[in-house]
Amino acid sequence: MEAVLKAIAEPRRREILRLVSGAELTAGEIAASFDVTRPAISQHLTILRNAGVLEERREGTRRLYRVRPEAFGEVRAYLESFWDESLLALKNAVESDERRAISGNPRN
Amino acid sequence: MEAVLKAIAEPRRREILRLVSGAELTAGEIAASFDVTRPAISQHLTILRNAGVLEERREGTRRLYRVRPEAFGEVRAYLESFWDESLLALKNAVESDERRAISGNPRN
DNA sequence: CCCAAGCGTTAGTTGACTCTTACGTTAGAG
DNA sequence: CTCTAACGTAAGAGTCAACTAACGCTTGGG
Repeated sequence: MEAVLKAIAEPRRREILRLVSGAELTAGEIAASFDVTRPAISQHLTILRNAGVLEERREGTRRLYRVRPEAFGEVRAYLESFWDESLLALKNAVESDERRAISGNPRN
Repeated sequence: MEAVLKAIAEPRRREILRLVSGAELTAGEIAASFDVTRPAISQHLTILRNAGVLEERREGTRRLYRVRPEAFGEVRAYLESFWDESLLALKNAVESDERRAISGNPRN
């Protein structure tokens, strides 16, 4: 999860993901969309690939990249855990309010 | 979204979130859980707060922190957009397969 | 008013990250 | 086999992020 978060925390890498999402593209096509040098994009692609966010497929001398949405599953679950936690905390707060209101008559 | 991603990409900040999730804690209590200095934690708390991930509440000389789960909404939507995109891409792939199979009889 | 508790802020250092330039590698054309 | 296209990799420079040490700022107690 660490690698995925670090990967998508970078603005340029998010742009790459946006490009590749929807269409498999070659490294060259991706690099052509930016004003930085090709090696810079290549390094970003390596980071995204190592994080499992991008998948590489070789075709002759070209390398095609596509997004691997499953890679986001862990992060999604992590974020949702905070949502669940906040619901639980709210529930606990309400119950202790009730205990205080009823005063000495806790549920359970 | 950038700030939120940068904030949660840091391991120590995720530990802080895990601590604070479920119980409102003071800066001192949080700092006591780590082996780094208190100012370091204070800086992390500032970053989390500026990202909107943490909310600060003052009580006398103490400062209490709690998680703000709404802050994750944008990131969640972003991640889910990749899921949707991949479904769309799959759908398009299937349809073009059909077009190729039926051969000159495209749907619509 | 004076002091201590509880924090945040600043300055400076170290390590990590992003970029460019230069070079290495592999696949296919001729 | 040689050449070129399409890449990745390595080395170095500049920038940013995380930490420590030292200091400053409030709040409440005596």
